[in-house]
Amino acid sequence: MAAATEHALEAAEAACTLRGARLTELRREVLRLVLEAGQPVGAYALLDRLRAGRAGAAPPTVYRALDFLLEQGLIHKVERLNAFIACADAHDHAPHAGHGHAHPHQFFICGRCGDAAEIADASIAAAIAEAARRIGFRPRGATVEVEGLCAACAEAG
Amino acid sequence: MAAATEHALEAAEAACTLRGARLTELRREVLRLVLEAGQPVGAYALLDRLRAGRAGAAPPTVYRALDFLLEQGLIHKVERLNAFIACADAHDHAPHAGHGHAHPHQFFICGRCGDAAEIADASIAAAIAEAARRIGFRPRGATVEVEGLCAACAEAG
DNA sequence: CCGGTTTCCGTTACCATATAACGTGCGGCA
DNA sequence: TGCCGCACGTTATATGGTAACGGAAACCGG
Repeated sequence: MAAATEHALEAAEAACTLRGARLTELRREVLRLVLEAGQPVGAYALLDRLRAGRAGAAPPTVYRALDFLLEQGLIHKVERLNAFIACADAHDHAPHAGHGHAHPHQFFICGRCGDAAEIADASIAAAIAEAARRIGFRPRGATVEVEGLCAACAEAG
Repeated sequence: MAAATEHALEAAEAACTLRGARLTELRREVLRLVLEAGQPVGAYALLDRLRAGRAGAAPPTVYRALDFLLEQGLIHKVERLNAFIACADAHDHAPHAGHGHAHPHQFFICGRCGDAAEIADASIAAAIAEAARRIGFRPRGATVEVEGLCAACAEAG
């Protein structure tokens, strides 16, 4: 799947250029690592891998890059896992000030194989928006993470 | 609101007795602290307060109590904050093996005042269940946390 | 009441996640 | 040319969470 990674990197490059954001070499490298993981991956796991090519990398190195990628909507944080994963749909939604872009999305996380499927379900988003409206709450971003068994693992056992 | 805390403690006591679970003095004390906080509160904040009456308390002391309270459905974890809050509706749903009870609930977390309102919205739960069904995912538990401004803070500014 | 078993919790040590604070170099721009 | 702001290195530290072991107390079948 190296081809898919390369493609995503080029799309990210284009999106950043369009917005005047600078996808530096470091940020690009971290994004590549997140893409290559294919699953939610912890900051320190990324750090270990980053160190293969960058001797002096430290926690702030990776966290700053992750913050940038989050702001640009290129990755998401999976709160239940304290881990990060590439956005499945990074193109064409605007970045968002103040951490964590707003494009509605939901994760279905398999407890067996570790995969996290991202979807963008309008009726979930609508139900949340309606509930918020009802209590006078003004939403700025939502975390929706469902844990369970993916289709493949449910069949297997 | 000490009265409300006392009432919740007695309800918790009753629920545990009913299920054959032991709400020991330590667990009761931790539950009291969570209730008194009234907002999501971190494990180490609880630990500090616990130490007022219990000199030797250490992280495992508070985490074990929190695990118990989670299993009994008396509190929830707020993933976005790595914090814990009393369940707004602790009565009458059965406890749940394997950490984190399943009773569907959602949090609306105010970024200004820090309050977290818990609701149990059936249409959000239904939308999630339907999306899961569509992709063949077998859900075991869901985290729904909306960040934004509560009604009071939205008015204030 | 006894002895085995389980549960609870103290204690120590440690790992994992995340951020603060400060310095330096570089590129853009008046 | 001098200033400014951003990106990043570097060190230190805050915050969140567990593993592992042992002793004491509660429970239970006899």
